[in-house]
Amino acid sequence: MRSSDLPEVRELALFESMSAECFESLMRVAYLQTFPGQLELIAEGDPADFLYIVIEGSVELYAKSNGREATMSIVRPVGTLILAAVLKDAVYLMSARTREKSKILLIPSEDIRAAFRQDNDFARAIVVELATAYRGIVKEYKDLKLRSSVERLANRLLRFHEDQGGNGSVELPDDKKILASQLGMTPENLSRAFNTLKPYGVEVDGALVRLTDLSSLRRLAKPNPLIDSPST
Amino acid sequence: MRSSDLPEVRELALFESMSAECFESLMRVAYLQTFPGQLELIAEGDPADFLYIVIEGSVELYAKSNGREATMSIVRPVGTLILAAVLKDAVYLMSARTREKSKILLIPSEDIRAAFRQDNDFARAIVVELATAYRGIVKEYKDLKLRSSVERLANRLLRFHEDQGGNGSVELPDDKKILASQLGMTPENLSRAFNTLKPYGVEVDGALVRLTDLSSLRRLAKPNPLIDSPST
DNA sequence: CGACGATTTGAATAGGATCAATGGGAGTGG
DNA sequence: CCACTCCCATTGATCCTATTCAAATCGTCG
Repeated sequence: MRSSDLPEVRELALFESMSAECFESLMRVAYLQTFPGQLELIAEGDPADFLYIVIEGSVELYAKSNGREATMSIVRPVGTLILAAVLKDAVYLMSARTREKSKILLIPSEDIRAAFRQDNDFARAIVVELATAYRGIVKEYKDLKLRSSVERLANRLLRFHEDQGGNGSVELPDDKKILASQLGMTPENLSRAFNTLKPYGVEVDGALVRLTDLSSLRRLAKPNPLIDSPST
Repeated sequence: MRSSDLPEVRELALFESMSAECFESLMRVAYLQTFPGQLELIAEGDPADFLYIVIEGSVELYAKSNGREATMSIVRPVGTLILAAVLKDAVYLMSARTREKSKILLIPSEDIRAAFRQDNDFARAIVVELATAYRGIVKEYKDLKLRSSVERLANRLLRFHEDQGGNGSVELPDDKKILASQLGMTPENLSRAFNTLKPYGVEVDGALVRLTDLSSLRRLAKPNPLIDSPST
C-alpha cells in the first residue's frame, strides 16, 4: 500500500506527528481490505496480530462469557481497535465484527511496536490515544454502575442530540438491539425504557427520536460531564 | 525529597527504565506525605495537579453521581492513581480517599508530563502502564456486564484464593461494604450472595472465607481468563 | 409474495434494592 | 476493666427493576 492512498489515516491524531519515513514504512506493510458485513474480524483470546483501523463502515466490539454477549462499543471511521492488546503483545480481550461492508486497514502489531520504539512522537501520540480510551471506558463503567437503565437511555439520547447538532431530533446510529446491549439491557427493556421516557417528551419513530421537552428530560437524566461528555 | 528515600519507587515498572537524572529531578519536586485514614485526597472534577503513588496503606478510588456512590478500585503499595488524567492534563474522573493511615508520594503533573516529553524510556513505560490499566478496566466492565452478582462474587473469591496461595481459605482484603460496592451490589445483597454460595462450599467467618469445595465453586463461577486473570 | 429478523407488547418470574430491625465487635471514655 | 456508642454485618419483608418467555406486528430484502 502507498501512504498516498489514505490521506485520512495520516491525519489521525495517532499518526499525524509521526515522522514521514516511519509512516511510509508502516504503510508499506499495511493491508487495506474491504470486508462484508457481519464478519468476525477478531475473536477474544486470539493473539493481537494486527492493529485495525476502520476507514469506512463500522465495527462492533463485543465480549462473551458463558452464553451471554454484550456490545462494548462501536468504532466508526476513522478509529482504531484494541491498541492496548497490540502494544502489550497480548491476546484480545474483545471480539470484533463488521456491522456492514467496511474498509479496514490492518497493520501488523510487530510493526506498530517497532514504530513505537523508534519514533518518539508516535509513542507520545499513542499515550494520548490510550489515555483517552482509558477515560472513555471509565465513563462507561461509571454510567453502568451509577445509573438505572432509564437514566442511561435518557443521557445517551441527550448525548446523541448534542452530537447531531441539537435541533430537537435524534437519529439512532445503530439498531435498537445494539443500543440496548451497549446500555447494558435487553431489547425488550429498551423498548420499555423508551415508553417510560414518553412523558418526558421522547417520541420514537423507528430510528428517529424527537425530543420535545428537553428541560424535562434533562431534569430526569441529570447529565454529568464526568460521565457524558465525550473525550474530556 | 531525595531519591534514596524511596528505593521501592525507583523499582516501579513505571520508573525503573527512566534515566537517573530524570528520576532525580522528579524526586526533587515530589512530596512524600503521610495522611490519616478516611481523608479525601482528590475529588472528581478537580484538575489533575499531581500524580499520586501509594507507598504505604491503601487508597480507595470511587465515583459519585446523583446521590449514588460506587467504589471503582482499591490501590495498594506500590501503585499509581489516575495516570491518564495527569497525562491528558484533564480533570479527575474519580475521587480518592485513604482507607487507613497512608504514605503517599505526590509528583506535580506538569513535571510528569515534562519527564514524559524528555525521557523516551519513561514514555514507553507509561504506555505499558496505561495499556495495563486499560485492560484492567475492560475486564471489570465485562465482569459487570456479563455476570450476575453471585457469579461475580464466586469469581472474585477464586481470584483472591489464587492470589493468596490457594490453600483453601481466603482473607477478604477489605470491608464487605467495599467489596460489595466493587462488585456492583449492596452490602445486603453481598450477604445474601455469600449465603447462596454456601452449598458450593463457601464458609464465611468475618473476613475469613473457607472454600471447601473448589471444584463445585468453579463449576458455578466458570472463571474466564479474559475477565479474571490479573494483568494479562 | 413470503421469509426472516427487528421491534414491541404482555404476562410471569427472578434478581436486586430498599427499609427496618437486630446482633456483634472495635474503639472510647469513665 | 467495664459500660457505652457507633458502625458493620446480617436477616426479614416488601418493592421495584429488569429478564425471560411468548406472541403479535412491522419492515425489509430476496
